[in-house]
Amino acid sequence: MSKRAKNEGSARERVFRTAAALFHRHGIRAVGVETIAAEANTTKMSLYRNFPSKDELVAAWLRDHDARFWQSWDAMSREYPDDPRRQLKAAFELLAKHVADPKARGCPMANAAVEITESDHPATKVIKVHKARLRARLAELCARIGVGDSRLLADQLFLLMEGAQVSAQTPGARAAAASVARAAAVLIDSNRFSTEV
Amino acid sequence: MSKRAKNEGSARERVFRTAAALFHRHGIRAVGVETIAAEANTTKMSLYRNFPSKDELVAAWLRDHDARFWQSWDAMSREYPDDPRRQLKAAFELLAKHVADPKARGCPMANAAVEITESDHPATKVIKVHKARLRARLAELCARIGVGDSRLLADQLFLLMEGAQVSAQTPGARAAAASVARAAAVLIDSNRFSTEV
DNA sequence: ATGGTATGATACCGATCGGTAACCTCAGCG
DNA sequence: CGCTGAGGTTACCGATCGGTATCATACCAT
Repeated sequence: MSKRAKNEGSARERVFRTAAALFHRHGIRAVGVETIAAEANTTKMSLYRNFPSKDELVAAWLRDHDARFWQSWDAMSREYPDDPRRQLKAAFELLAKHVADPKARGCPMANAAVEITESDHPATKVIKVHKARLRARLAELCARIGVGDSRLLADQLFLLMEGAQVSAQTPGARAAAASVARAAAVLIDSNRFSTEV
Repeated sequence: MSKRAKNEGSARERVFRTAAALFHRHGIRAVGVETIAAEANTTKMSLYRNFPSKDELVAAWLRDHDARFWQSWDAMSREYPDDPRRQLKAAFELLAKHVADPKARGCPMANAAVEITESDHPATKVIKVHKARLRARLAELCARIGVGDSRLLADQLFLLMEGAQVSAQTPGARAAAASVARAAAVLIDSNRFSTEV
């Protein structure tokens, strides 16, 4: 039963888990603290005993997402330690699989950036660091592949990733996300040719 | 003076113009009807005399954006009526220029899709039709170019467009958007080679 | 038993949310 | 002149927002 699942763990864990799910599904501003508490089978007080504010809860959620993201990224990298090309391919295959889910709701970071425009919001820095790091990691892989301008190719691949994520949740655009892996392959291969000449 | 500009036109026009600017800059849910009215130098009553609800105002804003979007798209197409390749190039150059603005806040449609998850919201259909049409128009251009799989290339270009828009407003990702035009060129050219062989 | 710790329950706070009713002003136009 | 329609003004509605205070309960370790 889902009732069971919702009551598993401490109040903190339930609040956190529930908040993550609701923020992701419905957006940050669309979800009130009262709703989170109720859905987590607890009360607002337990939320505020464990998190200083809703804004900090949002930031904590994104920090958690960041950690999990790099965890699975690193796990994937470790499978092909000496093959950056395959790492890149694996990353896009993982993305493609994730984006194929009809319930996909895009990247929590990018979505949060749409809703949060205040530069002093605690989540803003989390978003910034996450995306900068993703671009850097992509550039690192591209450099190891040995392309001419690794930053350029990395940013192009980055755009594909972001485009696939946002399209996956946009009505009328969902099907387009399926082409992300092939597009990445084209960009990567085309860069190889240009440097091998 | 901006005070002057804000008082130009009817109350309806001021409300509409102000709402469009505020929704775009700060997001839909972050902006209340009272704020819109005040910023438009009028009151809530004038807003509700001209628009049945906030949701409908949002939908009207997106419909207006859709109209303007295709207006400038068609104007651009008319400059190179028999050169679909140049039309495509021009579209990406326009996008690149728009996205280079440090104040860029992405695509109103895609952003709205992040905030609005209700399938019965009046804006949802507007978003869906807009994005579906964009994909169709891209596919049409790709077909006229004469690539093998015009839908595939169109979706890949679509992902680049969406990626550039969303990145332009994401902290830590802004710089990546600058590579969108070159990425598009690579995808297009690579497709040409594959069919000319 | 005792004292901390975590949690639940309930009531409350001021502010804001989207939306409405009633009234008044004023310009345009016959 | 009087009518009409647009718009400004104010007050209000119930609901919800994020956040807090208070009190009771239950468990766990010493």
